[in-house]
Amino acid sequence: MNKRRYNSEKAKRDIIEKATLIFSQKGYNQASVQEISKASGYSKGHIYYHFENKEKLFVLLAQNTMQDWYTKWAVKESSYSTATEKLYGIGKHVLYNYQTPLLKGGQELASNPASSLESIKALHDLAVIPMGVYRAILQEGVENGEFEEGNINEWTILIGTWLGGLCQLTNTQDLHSLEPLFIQAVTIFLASIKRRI
Amino acid sequence: MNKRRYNSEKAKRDIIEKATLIFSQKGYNQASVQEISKASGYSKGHIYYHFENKEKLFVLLAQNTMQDWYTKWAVKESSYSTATEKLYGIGKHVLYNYQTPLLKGGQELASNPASSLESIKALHDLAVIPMGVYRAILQEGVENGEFEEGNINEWTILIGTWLGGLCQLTNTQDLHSLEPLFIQAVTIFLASIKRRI
DNA sequence: ATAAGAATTGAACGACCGTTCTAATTCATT
DNA sequence: AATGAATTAGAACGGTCGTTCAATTCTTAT
Repeated sequence: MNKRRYNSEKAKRDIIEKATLIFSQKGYNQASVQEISKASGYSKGHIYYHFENKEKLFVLLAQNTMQDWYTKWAVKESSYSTATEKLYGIGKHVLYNYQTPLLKGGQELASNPASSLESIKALHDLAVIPMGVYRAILQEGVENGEFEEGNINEWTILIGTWLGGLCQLTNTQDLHSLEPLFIQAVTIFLASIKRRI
Repeated sequence: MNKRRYNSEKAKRDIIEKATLIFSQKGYNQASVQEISKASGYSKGHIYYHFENKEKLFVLLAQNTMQDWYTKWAVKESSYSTATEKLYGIGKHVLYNYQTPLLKGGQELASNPASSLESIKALHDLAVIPMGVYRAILQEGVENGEFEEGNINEWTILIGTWLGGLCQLTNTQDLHSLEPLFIQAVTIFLASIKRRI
């Protein structure tokens, strides 16, 4: 039924795959449609057959990437039983799955006045997702008595910026060697919010 | 003593001033020579009379900015007597004087294959300067017994990435409101390295 | 007053950008 | 085999970019 020989879905997937790679490596401005075309093996014109423009393409990829990050975490999260374990878990998850460079591209796009407000809003909504995850963990820890009462908003920002800052190192160092640093950061942070017994 | 007959120094200063501003706001790629020309009131051609090209101009500004940051810190540092005070001091100094967006421009330039290796090296040398400052403070604290013995390299990276991550917030929030966060970060970090008595 | 040279302009260049358009090709249906 | 829609390529467009360069104005020394 309805078998297609040339199925443009494969083309679309190829383009998405290569575009994700290139945007990740070069950010938004520095990645050109031409390059994506060349890498994917389809003409520039064909990219515009599948996607309205470069901006929308990028936003879609960013959404896919963050969605992937989030669902992977949701799966992993259920394997941890305490908020403390979850905080270590999210640290590792961020290290190995966060696409820092893609987010960098999002900042480029957002800081360009020519970008559509719609795209900027979409990207902002994405950037906020990890913070929501951190907050939920901290909340849980406070509620079940693992962590002391405190300013959860502030804690969220503090752990979020720390993990975000550490992620910058992924540009220059291999992921595995960074794991002790992420663990150490979580340990230090935990020491200051853990309930004293 | 070869007194300047007539000086284009003012023009050069104007260009430097406006270029610093624009690079800070837009990063490297998104800032155009045209815009710098317009903002400074001098023609595009004249910018090339003073500077070899956009890349060299940017590197010069980054160097000036970091130099300024460093000397300002050197002055401030002498007013603190303990390593603990210095760590709080550097936190505030970073918050109010670190030009995060300019450094962002440096990353853009460095990740562009067309950039000269010379420029990339120069920018790397700059990016390393704050780390040297953090390290010196931690070293001092260990030597005079304020901080316990520990892995200073790791500590340096941890506090560096944390302050760096927090600096990202300067894009969207006003500096003063961020001060408690910086203080809190330093407090948490200190708690884990302070000598237990 | 004039010549020399520094400062400055503005037009022009080639390259690349994102995007559009047209035409060719391929496929499913008749 | 013919038709028509879906898919793909490739050329072309207008715009901006960084850069160059010849021409011009200004400043100073003679």
